[in-house]
Amino acid sequence: MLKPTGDLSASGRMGSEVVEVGRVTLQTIAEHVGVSRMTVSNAFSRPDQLSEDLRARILTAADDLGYAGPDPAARALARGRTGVIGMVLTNSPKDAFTDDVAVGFVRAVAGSLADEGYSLVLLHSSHDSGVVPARDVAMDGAIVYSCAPAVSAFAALRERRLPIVNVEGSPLPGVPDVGIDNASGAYEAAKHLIDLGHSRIAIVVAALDIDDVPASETALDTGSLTIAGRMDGWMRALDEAGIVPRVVGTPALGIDAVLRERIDRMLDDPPTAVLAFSDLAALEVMERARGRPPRPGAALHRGLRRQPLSARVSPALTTVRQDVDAKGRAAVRALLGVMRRDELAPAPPLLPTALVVRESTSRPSGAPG
Amino acid sequence: MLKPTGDLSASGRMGSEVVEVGRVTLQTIAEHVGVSRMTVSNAFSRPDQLSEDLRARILTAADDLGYAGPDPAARALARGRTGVIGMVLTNSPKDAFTDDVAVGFVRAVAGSLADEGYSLVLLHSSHDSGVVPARDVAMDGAIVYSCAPAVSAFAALRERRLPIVNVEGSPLPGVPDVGIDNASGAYEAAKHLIDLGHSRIAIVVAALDIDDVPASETALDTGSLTIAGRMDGWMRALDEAGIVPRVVGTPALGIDAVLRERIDRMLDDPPTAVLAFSDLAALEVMERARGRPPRPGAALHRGLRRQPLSARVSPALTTVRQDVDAKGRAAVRALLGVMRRDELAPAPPLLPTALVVRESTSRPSGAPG
DNA sequence: CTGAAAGCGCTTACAG
DNA sequence: CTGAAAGCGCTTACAG
Repeated sequence: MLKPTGDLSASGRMGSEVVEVGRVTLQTIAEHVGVSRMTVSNAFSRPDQLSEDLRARILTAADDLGYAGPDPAARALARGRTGVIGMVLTNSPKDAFTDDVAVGFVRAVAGSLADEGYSLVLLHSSHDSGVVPARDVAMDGAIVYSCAPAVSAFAALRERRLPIVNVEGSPLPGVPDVGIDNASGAYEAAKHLIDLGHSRIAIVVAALDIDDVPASETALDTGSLTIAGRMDGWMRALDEAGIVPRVVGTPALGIDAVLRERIDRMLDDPPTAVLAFSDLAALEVMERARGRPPRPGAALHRGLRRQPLSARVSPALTTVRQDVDAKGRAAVRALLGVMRRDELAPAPPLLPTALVVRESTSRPSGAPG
Repeated sequence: MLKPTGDLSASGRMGSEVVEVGRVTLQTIAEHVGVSRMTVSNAFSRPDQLSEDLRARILTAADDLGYAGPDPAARALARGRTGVIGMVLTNSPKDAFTDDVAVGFVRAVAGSLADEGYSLVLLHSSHDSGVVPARDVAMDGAIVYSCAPAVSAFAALRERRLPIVNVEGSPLPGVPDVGIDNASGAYEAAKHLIDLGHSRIAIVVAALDIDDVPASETALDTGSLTIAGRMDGWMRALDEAGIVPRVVGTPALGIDAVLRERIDRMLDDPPTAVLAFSDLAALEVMERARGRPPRPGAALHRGLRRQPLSARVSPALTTVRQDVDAKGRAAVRALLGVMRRDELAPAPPLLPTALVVRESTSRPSGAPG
């Protein structure tokens, strides 16, 4: 009394589909070679479970039948893992891909993930299409980059109980954080200016709605952990030196018209040095400090893409450098940690920064450095 | 006589796992609410198939039980679609992410895909890990960007019979091509130089091992369709004008030491104008033509990331511009076409280019433009 | 508007 | 070294 279990599906399909042979599956090959389905499975997934010879025969048959290997979707369901890791980028990938640091991070993560056999899927925020990738895409874990805790993708990810790590974001209970040490980098930068002899210092930030207010009156009410960290570092150094900086900021997350206008007004009574929240912001200030509005024409350039912006401009910018590659690696390592032992991996330490002193900073004399 | 089909798995799991409640699935919710599994499925996937009221009750129960929605992996298997599209980048994503055009393309594709409800997964080439994403990642189709036909990912994708489109690659039977019209862009550029009065013209290419040979002696034996197309355009215009250019090239796919050396030697007897295969190559020539080796120091800059490289340098580069966003959109549209009707969608026409004349080209007199 | 049946294609223990 | 059993969690027609 033969149980027809195995044959049913195959013959059923053959019967209903007249012309096409139907999809080739493990079963098809098994029948062809005269072994069971799981032996074929083993031939592909656990070579040590069968003889060299049998495996060779199976693989040959598979090749002849045009079988490309076990179906990834079926395998994912059976194994409970997909080999795919998701990444949520600030807003959508579209925005993030215009930011050098973000692109560098994606690149580093993709590389580290590849080393571990994982692929990276980009998760856009929910859309008109009705699809919410954080909820609907099959994956084994996710990296959330520079997102506010309120971002909806976060909720979806957590509800699925997927392993996640939070990169350059606000701390969240139960989620490992990866990021650079903004505070100490900022501290160093401020210290550098102070050591040069500056005392009339201005701070330019984003994510903070402030129009040229002395820092002492400033409530650090920013939603950006990154900027909060930098503010902390700057203020600590300035406090130690007894300096009260002026602060200019915009509620936006980056440089916008509001910030430009406030910078311009601030420059009417220029400080001798400026601490800015990004290289782009520093450049903006420098351009506005000399012949504003910035002249589009003249541009001399070299260094191309490999060089960071700060090094390509003139005067070259003193800046706080971060190791984006290391950040990508740290994020992947942290995520893999969470994925492997189900318990919480110890949060990796904040990544160090390095102050890179270039031409833009000098002893106080005339223009802001 | 009740068939225990449905209950089996649930109670079995409950029995074996003492502490945890086991995973919450459609079944769990179905039992909780007192309906069948497929009604719960309908509540999530086909809201019109059941009453508002029942649906609300189901969704509430799901929420209470911490159910995040149907498992994507299981859904993918049952539905036969994943919602994920793969992208194979030149070499690995790591390399491609240092190329502005490639990054712009990825960005555009991710955006277009998101509009259609798809997510983008980056497919690295096979690796030590043994994982071959093109073979092992569950997806509904793939975009192959700037790859030689021999790239192994291609074979894997085709063996799986996945819908694919080929972007900026060599034509492959049965695969739609998307790309810019390199030949006509190049033709325009050469025509521009000729119209300016140049006749001593040099061509600088990659993917072609040539050391300062007159074009008439040149066998266009390049593996790069892009470069072949440009050569075609240039040569057509030059032929028409009866001009025989000198050609300098390297077997590498980009600028390397070989090319630099050949450029240097070529410049010992400088042409009055140069046609280069990329903006970077054009810059390289300009730098080498004046005070070579290039001086690292001086750099004045503006325009930041939004501006293409060609516009940021001085003298600003005359260049053939392409619409990377349009290319991304075209690739997605073509792929979706293949995915929807199984038959081959008509290959979209080559995307137009535009000659952007800037400072670097002028009438012949001294240095190469 | 609701559900019983069949199936998606594979893998993981577990016997032999 | 090979295979029978059970299952991964969902969905698609199809009846009622």
